[in-house]
Amino acid sequence: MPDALSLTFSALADPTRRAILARLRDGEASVGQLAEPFLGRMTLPAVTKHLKVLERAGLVTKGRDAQWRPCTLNTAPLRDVDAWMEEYRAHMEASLDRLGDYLKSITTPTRPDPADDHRDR
Amino acid sequence: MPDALSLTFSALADPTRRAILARLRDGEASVGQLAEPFLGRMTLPAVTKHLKVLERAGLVTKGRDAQWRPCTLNTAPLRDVDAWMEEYRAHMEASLDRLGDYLKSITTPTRPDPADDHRDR
DNA sequence: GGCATTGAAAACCTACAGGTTAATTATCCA
DNA sequence: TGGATAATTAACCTGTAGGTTTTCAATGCC
Repeated sequence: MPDALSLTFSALADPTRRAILARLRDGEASVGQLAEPFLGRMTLPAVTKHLKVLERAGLVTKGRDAQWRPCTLNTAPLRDVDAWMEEYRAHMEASLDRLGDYLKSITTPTRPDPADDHRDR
Repeated sequence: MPDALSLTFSALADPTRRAILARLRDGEASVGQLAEPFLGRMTLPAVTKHLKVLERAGLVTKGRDAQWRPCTLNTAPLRDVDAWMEEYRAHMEASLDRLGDYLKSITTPTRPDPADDHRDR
């Protein structure tokens, strides 16, 4: 049994699930409605499984209305993520100056830059 | 090949890896130093693998100093996480009120509700 | 050169994630 | 009562995650 935070991160580590969460920001939706954008890529049971992962992580709550299961977003686990991130905020800002280097390193195809000499000491 | 954000979330979805990141906030450390707290629970190659996951997600950078690989924390991917979280911040705050209501609802016992009889604790 | 140390790589195992198809349950409606 | 609709469950497949043990490579030191 993994801890809650691992469960949350792992639930967020999938673009389909993040898209489902994004959709739920606009209000509750049934499983079918949530599945609709993905039905070209995957089947309904697959979406049901994704929803179960989100549910187990506490990010989604499934209600019932006749044969429909209206799903709602639950942001409580995201607050835990936020709290975890807080511990890294200072470090993030401290290394903001190196963000430029990072972006350059993944966008420009390794242009030999003499100004980079101080790195890699 | 998953997208960068999924890679990051999935790297964070493990307590060992998060502990490694936490350790790296205090400054760079060799693989052996990073592994030391876990060697009762797992072997060195396991930690090496965890480090590779963190490296692939861009959260850790491995340098070289003789036979040591000094690892440093890289928070750039955490900024992406932060940006993603931003989209949910409004919703988080909005649901803070409902959290209060919820807490009240479970602390102040309301009238026994007959509709709850079907629940099996 | 020979050896200890640091770490990575290879080969392997088990469990689980994410997908499928097909069957099942629950509900509404005519 | 019987069908259509919504969603879950079951059974199965494949790939990968996370661990192990064993072997290999690079480096510093006598």
